[in-house]
Amino acid sequence: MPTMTAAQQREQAKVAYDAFLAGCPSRQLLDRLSDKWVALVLAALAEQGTMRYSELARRLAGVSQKMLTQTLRTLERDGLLIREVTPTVPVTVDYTLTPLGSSLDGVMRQVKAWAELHMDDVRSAREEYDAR
Amino acid sequence: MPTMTAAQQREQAKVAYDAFLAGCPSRQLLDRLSDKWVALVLAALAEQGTMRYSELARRLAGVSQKMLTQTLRTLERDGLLIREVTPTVPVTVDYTLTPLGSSLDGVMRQVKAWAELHMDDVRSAREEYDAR
DNA sequence: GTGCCTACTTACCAATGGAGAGTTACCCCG
DNA sequence: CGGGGTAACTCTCCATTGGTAAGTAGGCAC
Repeated sequence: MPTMTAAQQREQAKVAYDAFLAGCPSRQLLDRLSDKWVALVLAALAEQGTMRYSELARRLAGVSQKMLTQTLRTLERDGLLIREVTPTVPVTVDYTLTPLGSSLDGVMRQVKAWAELHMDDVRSAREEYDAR
Repeated sequence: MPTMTAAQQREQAKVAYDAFLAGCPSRQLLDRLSDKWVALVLAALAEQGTMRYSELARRLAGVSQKMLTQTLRTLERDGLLIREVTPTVPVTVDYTLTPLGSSLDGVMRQVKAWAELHMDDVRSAREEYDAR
């Protein structure tokens, strides 16, 4: 059986992986940042201060209501923003970054800065690669 | 039709979104980083220098072969790493970060540092939220 | 009442990612 | 000369994720 060794490797890998995950906070954060809307919500709120649900929906054009609600909930759960319901005529909901949230935004802004600096390099690398 | 206004908003949003996307490099990079394995490949290569395919597979335990190959290819295409085939007995393939790749890793390392600093806060926020 | 507004929730469906087996290409051992 | 072993994929199927669109609550304006 030619794939047996590979399967064994895979299994060993999984044990090591689980052990690694348990103690590795950066891995958990990466999973959170893998959600592409997170960074955009952080950026929007850092820019505007407090925003309403509908404002966010307009700003993050292209996001579905479902995903917006979902990411806002997980960010609230993680203590990165506060959700405040005001029982006005039609109920309005305001979202604001916590200090923790804005500190994460500070880091993400550096990633954004890198992108703006180097995206041309990436683009030309792509063209060269595609040309081959 | 109650959703008509929402649908219209959605459509307007999409136009604005496309226009925004065209000129916004940070958005393109975010899409790249959304692929959670990218950061891990960068970290592994930054740590070890050059690595072979099988070494990477072992280091990034939990990654499927399919995704590893896929992310390596896109990173190569974007000029972040170099792929070098050596025609040894069974062919071996070495991957090395380019200067561009290691500069991105530098940024990502700050994200990792943030995670290590603040993950406890996030964890306690989660517990508090779940307790309600 | 009828309709409309905000902020969701739900149902369905297409696309993405993972698991695992199969493939290629080569050499060495018997 | 044929079987076996190995590295790096590649393919196929299935589960999870995300998007789309429609529905809900509940108060107010008409």
